[in-house]
Amino acid sequence: MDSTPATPSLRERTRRAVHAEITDTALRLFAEQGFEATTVDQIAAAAGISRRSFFHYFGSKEDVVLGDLEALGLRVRDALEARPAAETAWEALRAALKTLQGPDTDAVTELQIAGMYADAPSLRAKHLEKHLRWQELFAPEIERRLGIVPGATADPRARAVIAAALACLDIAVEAWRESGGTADPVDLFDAAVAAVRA
Amino acid sequence: MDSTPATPSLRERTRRAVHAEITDTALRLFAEQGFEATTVDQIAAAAGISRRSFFHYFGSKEDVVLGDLEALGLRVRDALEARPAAETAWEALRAALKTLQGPDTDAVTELQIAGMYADAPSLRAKHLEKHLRWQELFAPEIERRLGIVPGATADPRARAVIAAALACLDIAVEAWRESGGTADPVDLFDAAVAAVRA
DNA sequence: CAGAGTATTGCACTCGGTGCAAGCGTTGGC
DNA sequence: GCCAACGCTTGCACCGAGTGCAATACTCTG
Repeated sequence: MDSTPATPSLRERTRRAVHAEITDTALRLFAEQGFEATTVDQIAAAAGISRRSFFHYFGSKEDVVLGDLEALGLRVRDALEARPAAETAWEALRAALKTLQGPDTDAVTELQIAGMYADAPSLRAKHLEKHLRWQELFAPEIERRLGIVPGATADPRARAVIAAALACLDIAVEAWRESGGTADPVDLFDAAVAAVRA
Repeated sequence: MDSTPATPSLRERTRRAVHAEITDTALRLFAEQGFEATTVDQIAAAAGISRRSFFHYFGSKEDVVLGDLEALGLRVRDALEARPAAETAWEALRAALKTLQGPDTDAVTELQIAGMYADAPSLRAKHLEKHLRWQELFAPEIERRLGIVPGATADPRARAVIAAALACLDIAVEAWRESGGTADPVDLFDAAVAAVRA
């Protein structure tokens, strides 16, 4: 995460610290009382900041859980573009999405977060919204791999492949959660994709 | 729509009338000012009811646009179950989803509604939420067609196929909207599916 | 050290949505 | 035809998320 080499200035450091403090506090409260039952005021109070400041760090309550999906999307896109040109769209997507399962992901926390999705519609909603953004983000690269000329009329094909892959991802994660974290997410993903393409 | 044979009682008739009045008024305002810029108070005032009554007819502002997706989902599920047992999951889904394009759908209104999705995240979000409900709704029938024993562990396959099909549907509709309503939605859907399964 | 820039905060406000209770009309039983 | 039960409408008060604004306090740059 910290690709900043030298001193990132006091401001930046405190900013990161506060950001982390809010995240930790909020996730703890969410785990204790549930996402919806926890108010922003509670989080702010528990984190020792004002309600207004909370909204300076996060655009919404959901964003605390979702993290920076925008940045994550960019990383996946980069991974996608770095895949060999010979790979098919599906192969490249599979490999790129696997980078999400990095070493920085803590299984217990992930399981907790996945659990929140189950009973917080607004959370799922924002998550799905972000996936729509990813669709646009990945589309150029997928169009390349599908051999589609980019300038043409609105072509549903690239978006469809990406949407299907992301749906498989979400479903794999959900099934992983239902298994209590025992099943292998990659296996589940592959099973989902195989069923779709059978 | 009106499968009610006899007089559906005065209450029921007025209720339907008010419901329709709200819907018409709201859609007009949405078309004029945009979805987000229109407040519930405006709709209620324009429809001649109180703000509180609005929320007796619709659970949320979004519901006015989304209509009764729950009922629609049930219809699609019935269509799905009515398909020949010999059809594959994809064939059955394609046929069942085609029933959505019934004679009661007005192209101009549909185009307007599709347009609202473009600049109203909350609308898209609720729409996607409903599709998650559809996933569960269709899952048993799709599991049957995939030859999956229902009692087993959480199997991602059926959900994946359904999610992929719904994604293709949404993308086809979106592409249809971008074409200004000229392209054929079914062709777009088929193209999307073909790309996913290629 | 002075000034430019940024972070924090409180305040007031908007908007969506809900619970409650009172009032009124409809409906059905007698 | 009357009365009671029910349902619908409405106003009111309330909550929680999110935003704009302006004052204050802090950090950084020259």
